[in-house]
Amino acid sequence: MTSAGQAPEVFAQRPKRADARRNYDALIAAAREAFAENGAAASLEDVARRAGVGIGTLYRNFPTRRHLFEAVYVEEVRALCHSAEGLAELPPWDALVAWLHRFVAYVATKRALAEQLLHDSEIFTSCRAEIFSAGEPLMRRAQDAGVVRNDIGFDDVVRLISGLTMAQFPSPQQRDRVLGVALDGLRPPATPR
Amino acid sequence: MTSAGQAPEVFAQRPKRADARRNYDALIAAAREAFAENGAAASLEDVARRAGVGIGTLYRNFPTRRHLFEAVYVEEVRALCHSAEGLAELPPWDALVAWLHRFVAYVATKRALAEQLLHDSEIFTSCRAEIFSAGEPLMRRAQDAGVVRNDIGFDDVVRLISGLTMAQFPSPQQRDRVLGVALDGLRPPATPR
DNA sequence: AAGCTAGCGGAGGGTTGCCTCCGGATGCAA
DNA sequence: TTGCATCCGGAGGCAACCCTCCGCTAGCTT
Repeated sequence: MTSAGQAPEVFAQRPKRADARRNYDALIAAAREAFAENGAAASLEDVARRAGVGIGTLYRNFPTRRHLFEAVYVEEVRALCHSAEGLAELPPWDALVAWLHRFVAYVATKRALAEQLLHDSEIFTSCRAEIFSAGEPLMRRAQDAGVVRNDIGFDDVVRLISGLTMAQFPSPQQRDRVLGVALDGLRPPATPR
Repeated sequence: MTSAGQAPEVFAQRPKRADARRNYDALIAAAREAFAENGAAASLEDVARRAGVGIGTLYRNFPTRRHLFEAVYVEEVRALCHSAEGLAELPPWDALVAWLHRFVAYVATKRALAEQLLHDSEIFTSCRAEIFSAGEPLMRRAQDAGVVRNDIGFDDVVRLISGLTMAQFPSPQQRDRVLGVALDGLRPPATPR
Protein backbone atom coordinates (compact mmCIF):
# COMPACT_ATOMS: atom_id res chain seq x y z
CA MET A 1 0.00 0.00 0.00
CA THR A 2 2.27 2.76 1.27
CA SER A 3 0.91 5.32 -1.17
CA ALA A 4 -2.76 4.81 -2.02
CA GLY A 5 -4.76 5.28 1.15
CA GLN A 6 -7.56 2.79 0.53
CA ALA A 7 -8.38 0.02 -1.85
CA PRO A 8 -10.36 0.99 -4.93
CA GLU A 9 -13.89 1.93 -3.99
CA VAL A 10 -15.21 0.44 -7.17
CA PHE A 11 -17.47 -1.99 -5.41
CA ALA A 12 -17.15 -1.13 -1.75
CA GLN A 13 -20.81 -0.89 -0.87
CA ARG A 14 -20.30 -1.86 2.72
CA PRO A 15 -23.52 -2.37 4.61
CA LYS A 16 -24.30 0.08 7.40
CA ARG A 17 -26.35 -1.67 10.03
CA ALA A 18 -24.48 -3.60 12.68
CA ASP A 19 -25.89 -7.03 11.93
CA ALA A 20 -25.54 -6.52 8.22
CA ARG A 21 -21.93 -5.62 8.66
CA ARG A 22 -21.37 -8.70 10.75
CA ASN A 23 -22.90 -10.92 8.10
CA TYR A 24 -20.87 -9.30 5.40
CA ASP A 25 -17.66 -10.09 7.19
CA ALA A 26 -18.77 -13.60 8.07
CA LEU A 27 -19.54 -14.23 4.43
CA ILE A 28 -16.14 -13.15 3.28
CA ALA A 29 -14.45 -15.30 5.87
CA ALA A 30 -16.62 -18.27 4.98
CA ALA A 31 -15.99 -17.74 1.30
CA ARG A 32 -12.25 -17.60 1.78
CA GLU A 33 -12.45 -20.86 3.63
CA ALA A 34 -14.75 -22.56 1.15
CA PHE A 35 -12.77 -21.47 -1.88
CA ALA A 36 -9.53 -22.61 -0.34
CA GLU A 37 -11.08 -25.96 0.38
CA ASN A 38 -13.16 -26.74 -2.66
CA GLY A 39 -11.74 -24.46 -5.28
CA ALA A 40 -13.49 -21.65 -7.04
CA ALA A 41 -16.50 -23.80 -7.85
CA ALA A 42 -17.52 -24.12 -4.22
CA SER A 43 -21.25 -24.00 -3.69
CA LEU A 44 -22.58 -20.63 -2.69
CA GLU A 45 -25.16 -22.29 -0.53
CA ASP A 46 -22.32 -23.92 1.32
CA VAL A 47 -20.69 -20.56 1.83
CA ALA A 48 -23.88 -19.17 3.29
CA ARG A 49 -24.19 -22.16 5.56
CA ARG A 50 -20.65 -21.75 6.84
CA ALA A 51 -21.26 -18.12 7.50
CA GLY A 52 -24.41 -18.98 9.39
CA VAL A 53 -26.64 -16.82 7.23
CA GLY A 54 -29.39 -17.48 4.74
CA ILE A 55 -28.68 -17.80 1.08
CA GLY A 56 -30.68 -14.68 0.46
CA THR A 57 -28.30 -12.66 2.56
CA LEU A 58 -25.40 -13.86 0.52
CA TYR A 59 -27.03 -12.81 -2.71
CA ARG A 60 -27.99 -9.43 -1.35
CA ASN A 61 -24.40 -8.67 -0.47
CA PHE A 62 -22.83 -10.31 -3.47
CA PRO A 63 -25.20 -10.49 -6.40
CA THR A 64 -22.75 -12.61 -8.29
CA ARG A 65 -20.23 -15.29 -7.60
CA ARG A 66 -17.67 -12.98 -9.03
CA HIS A 67 -18.54 -10.21 -6.61
CA LEU A 68 -17.74 -12.58 -3.80
CA PHE A 69 -14.49 -13.59 -5.44
CA GLU A 70 -13.44 -10.07 -5.77
CA ALA A 71 -14.29 -9.14 -2.22
CA VAL A 72 -12.23 -12.01 -0.86
CA TYR A 73 -9.42 -11.26 -3.20
CA VAL A 74 -9.25 -7.60 -2.35
CA GLU A 75 -9.11 -8.42 1.33
CA GLU A 76 -6.13 -10.67 0.75
CA VAL A 77 -4.30 -8.20 -1.34
CA ARG A 78 -4.80 -5.52 1.20
CA ALA A 79 -3.22 -7.67 3.89
CA LEU A 80 -0.31 -8.53 1.65
CA CYS A 81 0.42 -4.97 0.73
CA HIS A 82 0.15 -3.88 4.29
CA SER A 83 2.93 -6.31 5.12
CA ALA A 84 5.37 -4.40 2.95
CA GLU A 85 5.50 -1.61 5.47
CA GLY A 86 8.36 -1.76 7.87
CA LEU A 87 10.56 -3.71 5.50
CA ALA A 88 12.31 -0.58 4.37
CA GLU A 89 14.62 -0.75 7.37
CA LEU A 90 16.13 -4.03 6.26
CA PRO A 91 19.03 -4.17 3.79
CA PRO A 92 17.79 -4.05 0.20
CA TRP A 93 18.22 -7.70 -0.67
CA ASP A 94 16.82 -8.94 2.60
CA ALA A 95 13.83 -6.66 2.36
CA LEU A 96 12.98 -7.90 -1.09
CA VAL A 97 13.40 -11.52 -0.12
CA ALA A 98 11.31 -11.11 2.99
CA TRP A 99 8.47 -9.60 1.08
CA LEU A 100 8.64 -12.22 -1.62
CA HIS A 101 8.32 -14.85 1.04
CA ARG A 102 5.10 -13.29 2.21
CA PHE A 103 4.03 -13.04 -1.35
CA VAL A 104 4.50 -16.76 -1.73
CA ALA A 105 2.35 -17.46 1.28
CA TYR A 106 -0.28 -15.20 -0.17
CA VAL A 107 -0.41 -16.75 -3.59
CA ALA A 108 -0.39 -20.28 -2.26
CA THR A 109 -3.95 -20.05 -1.06
CA LYS A 110 -5.25 -17.97 -3.90
CA ARG A 111 -4.66 -20.23 -6.79
CA ALA A 112 -8.22 -20.92 -7.76
CA LEU A 113 -9.26 -17.39 -7.03
CA ALA A 114 -6.65 -15.79 -9.20
CA GLU A 115 -7.47 -18.22 -11.95
CA GLN A 116 -10.97 -16.80 -12.09
CA LEU A 117 -10.02 -13.19 -11.91
CA LEU A 118 -7.08 -13.26 -14.26
CA HIS A 119 -9.20 -12.94 -17.30
CA ASP A 120 -11.04 -9.67 -17.26
CA SER A 121 -11.49 -7.86 -14.06
CA GLU A 122 -11.17 -4.26 -13.22
CA ILE A 123 -10.63 -5.21 -9.62
CA PHE A 124 -7.81 -7.47 -10.52
CA THR A 125 -6.11 -4.72 -12.41
CA SER A 126 -6.24 -2.28 -9.59
CA CYS A 127 -5.15 -4.86 -7.04
CA ARG A 128 -2.26 -5.62 -9.27
CA ALA A 129 -1.39 -1.97 -9.20
CA GLU A 130 -1.46 -1.99 -5.45
CA ILE A 131 0.79 -4.98 -5.24
CA PHE A 132 3.18 -3.26 -7.54
CA SER A 133 3.27 -0.10 -5.54
CA ALA A 134 4.03 -2.21 -2.49
CA GLY A 135 6.74 -4.38 -3.98
CA GLU A 136 8.31 -2.41 -6.74
CA PRO A 137 10.14 0.04 -4.49
CA LEU A 138 11.77 -2.87 -2.71
CA MET A 139 12.89 -4.23 -6.02
CA ARG A 140 14.22 -0.95 -7.31
CA ARG A 141 16.11 -0.35 -4.14
CA ALA A 142 17.76 -3.73 -4.48
CA GLN A 143 18.63 -2.99 -8.07
CA ASP A 144 20.08 0.38 -7.18
CA ALA A 145 22.18 -1.32 -4.56
CA GLY A 146 23.47 -3.64 -7.26
CA VAL A 147 22.23 -6.83 -5.64
CA VAL A 148 19.56 -7.57 -8.23
CA ARG A 149 20.15 -7.74 -11.96
CA ASN A 150 19.01 -4.78 -14.00
CA ASP A 151 17.64 -6.48 -17.08
CA ILE A 152 14.35 -7.52 -15.55
CA GLY A 153 11.30 -5.75 -14.20
CA PHE A 154 9.22 -6.23 -11.13
CA ASP A 155 6.50 -7.92 -13.11
CA ASP A 156 8.96 -10.57 -14.17
CA VAL A 157 9.71 -11.27 -10.56
CA VAL A 158 6.06 -11.43 -9.65
CA ARG A 159 5.38 -14.00 -12.28
CA LEU A 160 8.40 -16.04 -11.48
CA ILE A 161 7.56 -16.22 -7.82
CA SER A 162 3.82 -16.52 -8.06
CA GLY A 163 4.00 -19.18 -10.69
CA LEU A 164 6.46 -21.05 -8.61
CA THR A 165 4.10 -21.06 -5.74
CA MET A 166 1.23 -22.44 -7.70
CA ALA A 167 2.95 -25.74 -7.84
CA GLN A 168 2.25 -27.82 -4.80
CA PHE A 169 5.21 -28.72 -2.68
CA PRO A 170 5.38 -31.79 -0.52
CA SER A 171 7.42 -30.01 2.11
CA PRO A 172 8.13 -26.42 3.08
CA GLN A 173 11.82 -27.26 2.86
CA GLN A 174 11.60 -28.02 -0.79
CA ARG A 175 9.54 -24.95 -1.43
CA ASP A 176 12.17 -22.79 0.20
CA ARG A 177 14.95 -24.52 -1.67
CA VAL A 178 13.27 -23.90 -4.99
CA LEU A 179 12.46 -20.37 -4.01
CA GLY A 180 16.15 -19.97 -3.24
CA VAL A 181 17.07 -21.09 -6.72
CA ALA A 182 14.67 -18.62 -8.24
CA LEU A 183 16.06 -15.87 -6.09
CA ASP A 184 19.58 -16.72 -7.17
CA GLY A 185 18.41 -16.14 -10.69
CA LEU A 186 17.58 -12.59 -9.72
CA ARG A 187 21.11 -11.72 -8.72
CA PRO A 188 23.39 -9.97 -11.13
CA PRO A 189 25.60 -12.37 -13.08
CA ALA A 190 28.79 -12.15 -11.05
CA THR A 191 27.76 -11.00 -7.57
CA PRO A 192 29.15 -13.24 -4.85
CA ARG A 193 26.67 -14.25 -2.19
CA MET B 1 10.78 -42.49 -21.89
CA THR B 2 14.10 -43.81 -23.12
CA SER B 3 14.01 -46.72 -20.71
CA ALA B 4 10.49 -47.93 -20.00
CA GLY B 5 9.02 -49.21 -23.25
CA GLN B 6 5.38 -48.33 -22.72
CA ALA B 7 3.28 -46.27 -20.40
CA PRO B 8 1.85 -48.07 -17.40
CA GLU B 9 -0.86 -50.47 -18.41
CA VAL B 10 -2.78 -49.73 -15.26
CA PHE B 11 -5.85 -48.63 -17.06
CA ALA B 12 -5.19 -49.29 -20.72
CA GLN B 13 -8.31 -51.25 -21.57
CA ARG B 14 -8.34 -50.21 -25.18
CA PRO B 15 -11.43 -51.32 -27.02
CA LYS B 16 -11.00 -53.92 -29.75
CA ARG B 17 -13.60 -53.39 -32.38
CA ALA B 18 -12.80 -50.86 -35.08
CA ASP B 19 -15.65 -48.45 -34.40
CA ALA B 20 -15.11 -48.65 -30.67
CA ARG B 21 -11.49 -47.77 -31.10
CA ARG B 22 -12.40 -44.83 -33.28
CA ASN B 23 -14.79 -43.50 -30.68
CA TYR B 24 -12.25 -43.94 -27.94
CA ASP B 25 -9.75 -41.77 -29.76
CA ALA B 26 -12.35 -39.19 -30.70
CA LEU B 27 -13.35 -38.93 -27.06
CA ILE B 28 -9.83 -38.29 -25.88
CA ALA B 29 -9.32 -35.63 -28.50
CA ALA B 30 -12.64 -34.00 -27.66
CA ALA B 31 -11.86 -34.13 -23.98
CA ARG B 32 -8.47 -32.51 -24.42
CA GLU B 33 -10.14 -29.74 -26.33
CA ALA B 34 -12.99 -29.26 -23.89
CA PHE B 35 -10.75 -29.28 -20.85
CA ALA B 36 -8.39 -26.79 -22.37
CA GLU B 37 -11.31 -24.55 -23.16
CA ASN B 38 -13.56 -24.77 -20.13
CA GLY B 39 -11.26 -26.10 -17.47
CA ALA B 40 -11.53 -29.37 -15.66
CA ALA B 41 -15.20 -28.85 -14.90
CA ALA B 42 -16.23 -29.07 -18.53
CA SER B 43 -19.47 -30.93 -19.06
CA LEU B 44 -19.06 -34.55 -20.02
CA GLU B 45 -22.09 -34.33 -22.20
CA ASP B 46 -20.35 -31.59 -24.07
CA VAL B 47 -17.33 -33.79 -24.54
CA ALA B 48 -19.49 -36.53 -25.97
CA ARG B 49 -21.15 -34.05 -28.29
CA ARG B 50 -17.82 -32.77 -29.55
CA ALA B 51 -16.68 -36.31 -30.17
CA GLY B 52 -19.87 -37.02 -32.06
CA VAL B 53 -20.85 -39.95 -29.87
CA GLY B 54 -23.60 -40.61 -27.38
CA ILE B 55 -23.13 -39.95 -23.73
CA GLY B 56 -23.46 -43.65 -23.08
CA THR B 57 -20.41 -44.35 -25.16
CA LEU B 58 -18.40 -41.90 -23.15
CA TYR B 59 -19.37 -43.56 -19.90
CA ARG B 60 -18.64 -47.01 -21.22
CA ASN B 61 -15.10 -46.04 -22.08
CA PHE B 62 -14.50 -43.80 -19.11
CA PRO B 63 -16.70 -44.72 -16.19
CA THR B 64 -15.55 -41.66 -14.33
CA ARG B 65 -14.54 -38.13 -15.05
CA ARG B 66 -11.23 -38.99 -13.56
CA HIS B 67 -10.69 -41.87 -15.96
CA LEU B 68 -11.05 -39.44 -18.79
CA PHE B 69 -8.67 -37.01 -17.14
CA GLU B 70 -6.10 -39.64 -16.75
CA ALA B 71 -6.37 -40.89 -20.29
CA VAL B 72 -5.86 -37.42 -21.68
CA TYR B 73 -3.06 -36.74 -19.29
CA VAL B 74 -1.19 -39.92 -20.07
CA GLU B 75 -1.38 -39.15 -23.75
CA GLU B 76 0.23 -35.76 -23.15
CA VAL B 77 2.95 -37.11 -20.97
CA ARG B 78 3.82 -39.72 -23.48
CA ALA B 79 4.31 -37.08 -26.14
CA LEU B 80 6.43 -34.98 -23.85
CA CYS B 81 8.70 -37.81 -22.87
CA HIS B 82 9.06 -38.87 -26.43
CA SER B 83 10.43 -35.44 -27.19
CA ALA B 84 13.41 -36.03 -24.94
CA GLU B 85 14.88 -38.43 -27.41
CA GLY B 86 17.46 -37.01 -29.71
CA LEU B 87 18.43 -34.27 -27.30
CA ALA B 88 21.38 -36.27 -26.06
CA GLU B 89 23.46 -35.06 -28.97
CA LEU B 90 23.28 -31.45 -27.88
CA PRO B 91 25.71 -30.01 -25.34
CA PRO B 92 24.57 -30.71 -21.78
CA TRP B 93 23.26 -27.27 -20.94
CA ASP B 94 21.54 -26.79 -24.26
CA ALA B 95 19.91 -30.17 -24.08
CA LEU B 96 18.48 -29.47 -20.67
CA VAL B 97 17.25 -26.06 -21.66
CA ALA B 98 15.68 -27.35 -24.83
CA TRP B 99 13.77 -30.01 -22.99
CA LEU B 100 12.64 -27.62 -20.32
CA HIS B 101 11.24 -25.39 -23.00
CA ARG B 102 9.13 -28.24 -24.25
CA PHE B 103 8.17 -28.98 -20.74
CA VAL B 104 6.88 -25.46 -20.38
CA ALA B 105 4.75 -25.78 -23.46
CA TYR B 106 3.37 -29.01 -22.10
CA VAL B 107 2.46 -27.70 -18.69
CA ALA B 108 0.91 -24.56 -20.06
CA THR B 109 -2.10 -26.39 -21.41
CA LYS B 110 -2.41 -28.86 -18.59
CA ARG B 111 -2.98 -26.58 -15.70
CA ALA B 112 -6.50 -27.60 -14.84
CA LEU B 113 -5.81 -31.22 -15.53
CA ALA B 114 -2.79 -31.41 -13.29
CA GLU B 115 -4.71 -29.62 -10.58
CA GLN B 116 -7.15 -32.50 -10.47
CA LEU B 117 -4.64 -35.27 -10.58
CA LEU B 118 -2.12 -33.82 -8.20
CA HIS B 119 -3.89 -35.08 -5.18
CA ASP B 120 -4.01 -38.84 -5.20
CA SER B 121 -3.54 -40.70 -8.37
CA GLU B 122 -1.61 -43.77 -9.20
CA ILE B 123 -1.51 -42.70 -12.80
CA PHE B 124 -0.04 -39.40 -11.86
CA THR B 125 2.68 -41.08 -9.91
CA SER B 126 3.75 -43.30 -12.73
CA CYS B 127 3.58 -40.49 -15.26
CA ARG B 128 5.75 -38.51 -12.97
CA ALA B 129 8.19 -41.37 -12.98
CA GLU B 130 8.21 -41.35 -16.74
CA ILE B 131 8.86 -37.66 -16.90
CA PHE B 132 11.70 -38.12 -14.51
CA SER B 133 13.28 -40.88 -16.49
CA ALA B 134 13.09 -38.64 -19.52
CA GLY B 135 14.47 -35.47 -17.97
CA GLU B 136 16.68 -36.53 -15.13
CA PRO B 137 19.51 -37.86 -17.31
CA LEU B 138 19.66 -34.50 -19.06
CA MET B 139 19.93 -32.83 -15.72
CA ARG B 140 22.58 -35.13 -14.35
CA ARG B 141 24.64 -34.80 -17.46
CA ALA B 142 24.54 -31.04 -17.08
CA GLN B 143 25.53 -31.32 -13.47
CA ASP B 144 28.42 -33.65 -14.29
CA ALA B 145 29.58 -31.17 -16.85
CA GLY B 146 29.58 -28.52 -14.16
CA VAL B 147 27.07 -26.24 -15.83
CA VAL B 148 24.29 -26.82 -13.32
CA ARG B 149 24.63 -26.44 -9.57
CA ASN B 150 24.89 -29.61 -7.56
CA ASP B 151 22.83 -28.73 -4.53
CA ILE B 152 19.44 -29.30 -6.15
CA GLY B 153 17.60 -32.26 -7.60
CA PHE B 154 15.62 -32.76 -10.74
CA ASP B 155 12.38 -32.51 -8.84
CA ASP B 156 13.33 -29.03 -7.72
CA VAL B 157 13.77 -28.03 -11.32
CA VAL B 158 10.48 -29.55 -12.34
CA ARG B 159 8.62 -27.59 -9.74
CA LEU B 160 10.40 -24.40 -10.47
CA ILE B 161 9.68 -24.61 -14.15
CA SER B 162 6.22 -26.04 -14.05
CA GLY B 163 5.09 -23.63 -11.42
CA LEU B 164 6.47 -20.80 -13.42
CA THR B 165 4.45 -21.86 -16.37
CA MET B 166 1.21 -21.96 -14.51
CA ALA B 167 1.23 -18.22 -14.33
CA GLN B 168 -0.27 -16.70 -17.40
CA PHE B 169 2.01 -14.53 -19.45
CA PRO B 170 0.82 -11.69 -21.63
CA SER B 171 3.52 -12.34 -24.18
CA PRO B 172 5.83 -15.21 -25.09
CA GLN B 173 8.71 -12.78 -24.77
CA GLN B 174 8.07 -12.24 -21.13
CA ARG B 175 7.63 -15.91 -20.54
CA ASP B 176 11.00 -16.62 -22.07
CA ARG B 177 12.62 -13.82 -20.14
CA VAL B 178 11.33 -15.15 -16.87
CA LEU B 179 12.26 -18.65 -17.84
CA GLY B 180 15.73 -17.33 -18.50
CA VAL B 181 15.94 -15.93 -15.00
CA ALA B 182 14.88 -19.23 -13.54
CA LEU B 183 17.45 -21.03 -15.63
CA ASP B 184 20.16 -18.67 -14.45
CA GLY B 185 19.28 -19.75 -10.97
CA LEU B 186 20.20 -23.28 -11.93
CA ARG B 187 23.76 -22.42 -12.83
CA PRO B 188 26.52 -22.96 -10.35
CA PRO B 189 27.34 -19.82 -8.35
CA ALA B 190 30.34 -18.57 -10.30
CA THR B 191 30.09 -20.09 -13.77
CA PRO B 192 30.36 -17.52 -16.54
CA ARG B 193 27.86 -17.93 -19.32
C1' DA C 1 -41.39 2.61 23.72
C1' DA C 2 -43.02 2.84 19.46
C1' DG C 3 -42.58 2.97 14.66
C1' DC C 4 -40.03 2.70 10.55
C1' DT C 5 -37.30 0.44 7.50
C1' DA C 6 -33.09 -2.08 6.36
C1' DG C 7 -32.10 -6.49 6.53
C1' DC C 8 -33.03 -11.56 7.26
C1' DG C 9 -33.98 -16.40 5.95
C1' DG C 10 -35.25 -20.10 3.33
C1' DA C 11 -38.95 -22.17 0.39
C1' DG C 12 -39.31 -23.25 -4.21
C1' DG C 13 -39.14 -23.10 -9.36
C1' DG C 14 -35.90 -23.56 -12.97
C1' DT C 15 -31.64 -25.21 -14.99
C1' DT C 16 -27.84 -28.08 -15.66
C1' DG C 17 -25.12 -31.95 -15.42
C1' DC C 18 -24.51 -36.86 -13.86
C1' DC C 19 -25.10 -41.51 -14.84
C1' DT C 20 -27.96 -45.84 -15.82
C1' DC C 21 -30.27 -48.76 -18.73
C1' DC C 22 -31.76 -51.24 -22.63
C1' DG C 23 -33.61 -51.76 -27.48
C1' DG C 24 -31.35 -51.50 -31.69
C1' DA C 25 -27.30 -51.32 -34.86
C1' DT C 26 -23.00 -53.13 -36.52
C1' DG C 27 -18.40 -55.26 -37.05
C1' DC C 28 -16.53 -59.76 -37.42
C1' DA C 29 -16.04 -64.79 -37.92
C1' DA C 30 -17.50 -68.91 -40.03
C1' DT D 1 -25.04 -64.87 -45.46
C1' DT D 2 -26.02 -65.70 -41.15
C1' DG D 3 -25.50 -65.33 -36.26
C1' DC D 4 -23.86 -63.34 -32.28
C1' DA D 5 -21.20 -60.68 -29.28
C1' DT D 6 -19.93 -56.18 -28.95
C1' DC D 7 -20.96 -51.64 -29.03
C1' DC D 8 -24.00 -47.59 -29.83
C1' DG D 9 -27.19 -43.77 -28.58
C1' DG D 10 -30.00 -41.01 -25.95
C1' DA D 11 -34.27 -40.94 -22.97
C1' DG D 12 -35.03 -40.18 -18.40
C1' DG D 13 -34.60 -40.35 -13.25
C1' DC D 14 -31.83 -38.14 -9.83
C1' DA D 15 -29.17 -34.69 -7.43
C1' DA D 16 -27.03 -30.32 -6.94
C1' DC D 17 -26.99 -25.76 -7.48
C1' DC D 18 -28.64 -21.17 -8.83
C1' DC D 19 -31.27 -17.28 -7.76
C1' DT D 20 -35.76 -14.82 -6.75
C1' DC D 21 -39.26 -13.45 -3.85
C1' DC D 22 -41.73 -12.12 0.13
C1' DG D 23 -43.39 -12.43 4.95
C1' DC D 24 -41.03 -11.69 9.20
C1' DT D 25 -37.23 -9.87 12.51
C1' DA D 26 -34.75 -6.65 14.78
C1' DG D 27 -31.59 -2.41 14.69
C1' DC D 28 -31.93 2.44 14.91
C1' DT D 29 -34.19 6.98 15.59
C1' DT D 30 -37.10 10.13 18.00
